[in-house]
Amino acid sequence: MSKKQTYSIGELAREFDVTTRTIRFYEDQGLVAPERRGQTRVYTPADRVTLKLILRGKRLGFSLAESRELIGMYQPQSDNRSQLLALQEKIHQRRVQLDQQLRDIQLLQQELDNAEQRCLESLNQLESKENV
Amino acid sequence: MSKKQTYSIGELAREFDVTTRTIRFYEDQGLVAPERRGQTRVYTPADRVTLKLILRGKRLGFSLAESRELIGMYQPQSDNRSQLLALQEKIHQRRVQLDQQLRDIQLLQQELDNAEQRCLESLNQLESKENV
DNA sequence: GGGGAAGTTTACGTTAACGTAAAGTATTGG
DNA sequence: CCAATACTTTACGTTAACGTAAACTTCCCC
Repeated sequence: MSKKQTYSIGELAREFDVTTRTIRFYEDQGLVAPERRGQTRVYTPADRVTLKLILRGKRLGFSLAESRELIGMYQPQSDNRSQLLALQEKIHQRRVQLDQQLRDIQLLQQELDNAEQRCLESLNQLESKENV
Repeated sequence: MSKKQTYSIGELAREFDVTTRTIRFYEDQGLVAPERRGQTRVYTPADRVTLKLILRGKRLGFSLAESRELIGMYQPQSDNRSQLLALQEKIHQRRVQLDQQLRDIQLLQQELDNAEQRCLESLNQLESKENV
């Protein structure tokens, strides 16, 4: 009864709207490491999650190196004190950056509101002139 | 009494922590168009704001082309109806994307919280073992 | 058994966003 | 006067993140 859910490269490519080339490139970069059935790559749900994280990173403007680092943060895997402290610091730095991004987004949203407002006003002015 | 505040390329580079090469590159791409005093570029406060917007865009992962488009949105400059409607649509699309980014950030923040928590637990375990 | 459809490897090509170096001009302080 | 500092143009180099093409295998279907 073990759920042996797996995915082909094509399935994942379709689901995430990327090319298979892209997924293979991520493998080249050591971001995913699918098993093989013969030659063919076989992806596990864990691989799928990893892809999801990478693509979320992309939406936030992260490089693959940054995404790799972030993914690494989720599995501490370390009983080394200094490494844990370094990890803690990295987490802190990421949070600082995310906070900045959040502020940037809020400002931009505000500006879009204003731009839309001016846009609507221009449209209204056009309409009123047309109706003379 | 007119405030003739201007900036040199070096000043702006220092303020925004980029190289002068970068600023000249943005000019090449038509993002800023400083005046000249002889050969030398002279930047106005408006140019400075433009630079600020570009760099904020970079923090959000925007390409220069996207930032240019965004900056263009702030000056409607158009009495053309179809252009205004197109602008409205662009604004809408940006908002959709920003909403997605905002959700991505919130998820990531949550995950960083968890990662930090596990990090602290690992550190605590190390400490307790040391104190035997 | 021929031909799609989906998978594979290898490898060269491409774009964005600058970096970096060379060679020249203009101003300013000791 | 000359040397440092800040500016300029021109131009080739670099990195990330894939795109694209070629040539091959495997499987399935009618």
